[in-house]
Amino acid sequence: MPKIVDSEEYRKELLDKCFDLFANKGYANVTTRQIAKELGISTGAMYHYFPSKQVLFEQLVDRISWQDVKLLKSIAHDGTIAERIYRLGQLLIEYEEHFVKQAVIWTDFYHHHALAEINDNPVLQQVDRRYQEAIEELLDLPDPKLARFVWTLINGILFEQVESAYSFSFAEQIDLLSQMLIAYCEKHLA
Amino acid sequence: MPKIVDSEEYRKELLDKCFDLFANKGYANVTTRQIAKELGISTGAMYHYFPSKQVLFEQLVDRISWQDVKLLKSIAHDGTIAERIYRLGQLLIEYEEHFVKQAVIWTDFYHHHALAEINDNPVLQQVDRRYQEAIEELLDLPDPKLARFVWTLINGILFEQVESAYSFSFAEQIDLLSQMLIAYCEKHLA
Amino acid sequence: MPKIVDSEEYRKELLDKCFDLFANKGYANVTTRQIAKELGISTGAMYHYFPSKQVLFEQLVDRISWQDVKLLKSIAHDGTIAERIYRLGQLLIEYEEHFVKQAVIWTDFYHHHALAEINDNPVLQQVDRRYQEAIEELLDLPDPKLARFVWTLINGILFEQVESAYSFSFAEQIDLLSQMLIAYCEKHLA
Amino acid sequence: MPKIVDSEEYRKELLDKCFDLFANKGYANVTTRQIAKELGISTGAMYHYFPSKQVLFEQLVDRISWQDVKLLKSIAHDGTIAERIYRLGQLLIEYEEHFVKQAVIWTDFYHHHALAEINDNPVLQQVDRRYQEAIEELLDLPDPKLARFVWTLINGILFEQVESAYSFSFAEQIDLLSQMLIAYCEKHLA
DNA sequence: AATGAATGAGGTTTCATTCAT
DNA sequence: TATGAATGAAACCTCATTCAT
Repeated sequence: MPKIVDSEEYRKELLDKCFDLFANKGYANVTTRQIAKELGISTGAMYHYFPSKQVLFEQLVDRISWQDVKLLKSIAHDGTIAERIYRLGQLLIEYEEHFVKQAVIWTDFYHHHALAEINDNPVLQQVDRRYQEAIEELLDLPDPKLARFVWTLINGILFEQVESAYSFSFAEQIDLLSQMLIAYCEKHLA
Repeated sequence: MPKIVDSEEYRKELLDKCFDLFANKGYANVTTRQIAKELGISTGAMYHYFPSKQVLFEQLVDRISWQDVKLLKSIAHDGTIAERIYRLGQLLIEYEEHFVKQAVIWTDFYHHHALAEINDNPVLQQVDRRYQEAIEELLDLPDPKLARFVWTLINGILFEQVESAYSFSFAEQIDLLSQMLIAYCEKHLA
Repeated sequence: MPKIVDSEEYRKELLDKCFDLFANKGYANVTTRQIAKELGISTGAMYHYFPSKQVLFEQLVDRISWQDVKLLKSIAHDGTIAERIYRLGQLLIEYEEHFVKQAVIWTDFYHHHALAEINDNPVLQQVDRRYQEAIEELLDLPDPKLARFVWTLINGILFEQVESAYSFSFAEQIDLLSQMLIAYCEKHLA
Repeated sequence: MPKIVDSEEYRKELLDKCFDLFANKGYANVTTRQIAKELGISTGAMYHYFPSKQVLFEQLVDRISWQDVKLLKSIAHDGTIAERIYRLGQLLIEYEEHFVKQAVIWTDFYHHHALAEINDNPVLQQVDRRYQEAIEELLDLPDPKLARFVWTLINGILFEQVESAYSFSFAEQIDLLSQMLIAYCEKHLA
């Protein structure tokens, strides 16, 4: 029993260790040898902990999503809409690097699966729902669609951070988004 | 003389033909043999027109960006901010499929290049600037950053279309974004 | 009839034009497209004059051997052994570049044929015999083996010119070889 | 520690195994699959030991040169010039097959590298110098050029063995060369 | 549990040759 | 005759995965 716990812990440790690698190079551009090297173990040992590269990646994505949701749930959920939006923004700014990488990896994940496969995967569906729920709970907007939409826009900003050399700062963009949301809420949800 | 024109035309035709393939499967998941088959030519012929898979992909991205910018420039640039935002939204909705694929391919493109390489590439810089300019001109907002930000958010929505099975309709999301922008403008730019 | 003559002349011209190319890069490192470009014609035209790359190469080797033999026969055949050896040396020095290239190409030629194939080829046998005869006639030594041996040693010096950065000058080496031959003849053939 | 030794030993073993293949067919005419087959391993395993076909070949050439020099140094260096020349001849005759192949491969090696590249390569320069030194030491002639020249002539005879079906025996040619050298030395170096 | 050498299918690319124009 | 686009077999090489140790 305790051994399994250790092993389980070790697996999570390994997943965390290759987070950056996938975020920087993308799934298809990273070889199993590179992963093993980054993890400081042999390829054989890697296959002892994960049945395949694909499964390793999937477990990484899964783990990240839990971390994200946990982070989102850690924010205080009281106060006005404007206050809650502000707090979300502050969280994103604080963990900018993490969220940018998460967005990159998530994109890669979808690229490497057929859509049918994704929609049939109950684990992924659940993860997706949990993101949605976390945002919904936090912002507590009248329309759940609106919460999802906010997350969509945030992802847009996160992608932009990776891709463009000309983008202005993440904090500035998150601020701007907050102001837009607040203006929208004041006008339409008053 | 006419031969060069034909050959150039044919190359563009070939690029258009593999647009969907890259959009659906991603750069690394498409083999040269698959591309050649999709194009209806032999791999040898493919290499007659493009020196490598990578260059083919780069030329595809380049071509798409020109098409996009041309589309953006085709919209009437007069009227109020709200009207212009509305027209941009209508264009995106009309060409939804195209713009979603473009976003996917663009993402893939960035994933398969080192950042340094991208920032050193004058062609890419120019393309990037042209996108920015096109949006700026169209929306004619007081702050150029704001225009870029709009494009960033639009890309977020486009990515969402690919990735999520639970997103609501593209048209609805674009509408929502328009309303947000209008609310923001009314409040801050009045 | 005159047309065939022209065509034949043109073919020889083409062979001469690609002499340097093969000498510098070797058979396997030269592509048909490079040859065609060097010849200033299309690959299609090239295949009009030569049925294959291999045959083109063989005809080149054949042509070179005739030129060499012709050169060797052009020397005056009278005087003492020492004089004849001297004259041969002067010829080699005068046409150094040509003979070096010839040696390189000849080597390449053998490398790209199975030995059995070479020994079965009557044309090649004849060429080989003609070289031997030309040297024999020129040096007029008591033992025909000796003449062949001289040619063998000359080829060694020619190869050295290509391969080594440290070799001393071709003229010096040919001189040294002449002195050796003369010393040998004085001692053994007196 | 012992593992590295084994691996290093195995690499040398692999090099020795493909010596004949390159000698018979030449670099460009041997495919990686053929090499792997000859070595009795998969292409993947081959690439585990050598980063490319070219590097494999270079390491083979390097290895051969060391073996040659070692052989040359193994001869007794005392006695008269005639005796030393005789001993060198006997060594060449004894290892005829090896030296012929070495000459062939060395030629091929030069053909597949740009001259500039060869002259810039310190390893190759050193190898070249070592050949020279070994011959110089062995023959102990008054002029170092003369020693190099002897090696040049020997190579000529070695090439002849490969190329010509009409050459007389290697032993006979080496004998003849010895007599020439001796005659030359008696006349000029007395 | 751990290692890393080994596998071999499959990737990108090349190139001698053909053929419609 | 001449062109050069097109072919496709085959080249070199990679890499996820396995397995003897």
